[in-house]
Amino acid sequence: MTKHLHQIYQILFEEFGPQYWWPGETRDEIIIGAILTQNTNWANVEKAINNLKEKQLLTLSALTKANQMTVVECIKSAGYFNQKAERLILISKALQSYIPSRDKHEFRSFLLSLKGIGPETADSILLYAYNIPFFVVDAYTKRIFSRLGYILPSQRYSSVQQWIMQYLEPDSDLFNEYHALIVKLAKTKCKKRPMCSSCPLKDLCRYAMNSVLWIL
DNA sequence: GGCCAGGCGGCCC
DNA sequence: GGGCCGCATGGC
Repeated sequence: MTKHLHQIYQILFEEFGPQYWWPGETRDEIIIGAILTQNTNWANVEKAINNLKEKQLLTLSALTKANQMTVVECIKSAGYFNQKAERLILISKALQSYIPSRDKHEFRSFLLSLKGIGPETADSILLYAYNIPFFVVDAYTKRIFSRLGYILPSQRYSSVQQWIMQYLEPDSDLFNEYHALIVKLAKTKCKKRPMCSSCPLKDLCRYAMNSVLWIL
């Protein structure tokens, strides 16, 4: 399986090239973006980030002192703005006063204990803001690996993550690029209604094989 | 005009 | 553990 996962990575990298993730410049911006992008199109998040930047609110320390309504106004475009504004401020305060632990699992547990940070957001922060190798699993990851035939769509986050991580060396650069390439494939080919005929993975995908059988 | 987007928490059983 | 609901904008 290790070989398959590396092969899939190679094919995606050759097809799409480096993705230069995370799309953000500072650690704080990555953390803020990770929360804002929950169930939301990145284009809508970018507008929110620009608004926060204009108001000098694109840092955790600024957010701890920010007025919630001001934050709401900045992040309207990102959706769920009342929830996200409140949680952004609370998370900023919690992270500011947190003394980083040497133990990565302890750090992850801390993130998960915060309201507004679930497994995907926690792992995105760990991987993209801190270069700690946790593999990020999202709806795209599940869709692609279940279509490939390796997992079931019903499998939970931790189960999918354990399945992948047991076969890959814990390399944050690899995890970084791999997840970004998965997102790229999901947006361009492996969409809800997939475009298998032009997919670079079609020759090793069970779903693509089955679609071809129907045509023949 | 409906569907979708890089989820999460709070319920309920 | 599994399922349902509310949260909300903007692009297509």
